[in-house]
Amino acid sequence: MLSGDIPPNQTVYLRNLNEKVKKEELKRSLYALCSQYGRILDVVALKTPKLRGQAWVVFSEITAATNAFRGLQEFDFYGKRMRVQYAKTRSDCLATEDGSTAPKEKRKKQEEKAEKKRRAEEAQQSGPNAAAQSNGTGYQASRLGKTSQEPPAPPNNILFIQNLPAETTSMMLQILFQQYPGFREVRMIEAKPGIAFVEYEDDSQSMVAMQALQGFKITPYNPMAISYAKK
DNA sequence: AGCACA
Repeated sequence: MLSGDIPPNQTVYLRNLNEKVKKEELKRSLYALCSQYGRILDVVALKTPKLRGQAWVVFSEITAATNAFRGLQEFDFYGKRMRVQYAKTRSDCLATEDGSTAPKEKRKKQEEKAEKKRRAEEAQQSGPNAAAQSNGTGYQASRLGKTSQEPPAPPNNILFIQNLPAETTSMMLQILFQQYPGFREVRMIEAKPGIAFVEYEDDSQSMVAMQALQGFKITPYNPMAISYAKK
């Protein structure tokens, strides 16, 4: 009745987003958050008066979009309750991949804009973010070139996160980790980019979060490596 | 609320 009139498709339309968040951070946070539901092909957000507070997240599969549609409804994101719908029209970034269609020949506004630059870099993005719910426990800290020979710290309530992309903010991590019960806080150290500490109330809760987010990619090329903090 | 592809 209300908004259910749009059939499921690969792109979710998000609204009621916090308009104070800068565009790049917004896109990265949405990428991180939405990656839980599947592989993301694109995130589009604009801050024009008409389009602020909204974003489109394009998934490689409709099923992933459907999971995001359900799972993120009313999700508290930067202090606002996200509303999720399906996009009304097909995302341009899907045009090249399904081979058949061309983007939009009937773009009413700004049709003489630059679209030659786009097709150059639109070739394809190779496969970073696999279905994230495969909870990739396959990522070892050793892949990071860690040369420490020390045994890993025993399980405790504080997680040690490595291999984060430099642009990671504590808010981005909070959005991810606070979804698991017992979450207390994220700590990052200015002088040490790429790592963070995430504290839970107890050991079993930190373990659940670790298993859920092990190997999770905030950006396509940085699977996070989670271990227990040394105390 | 607002549906684009800076």
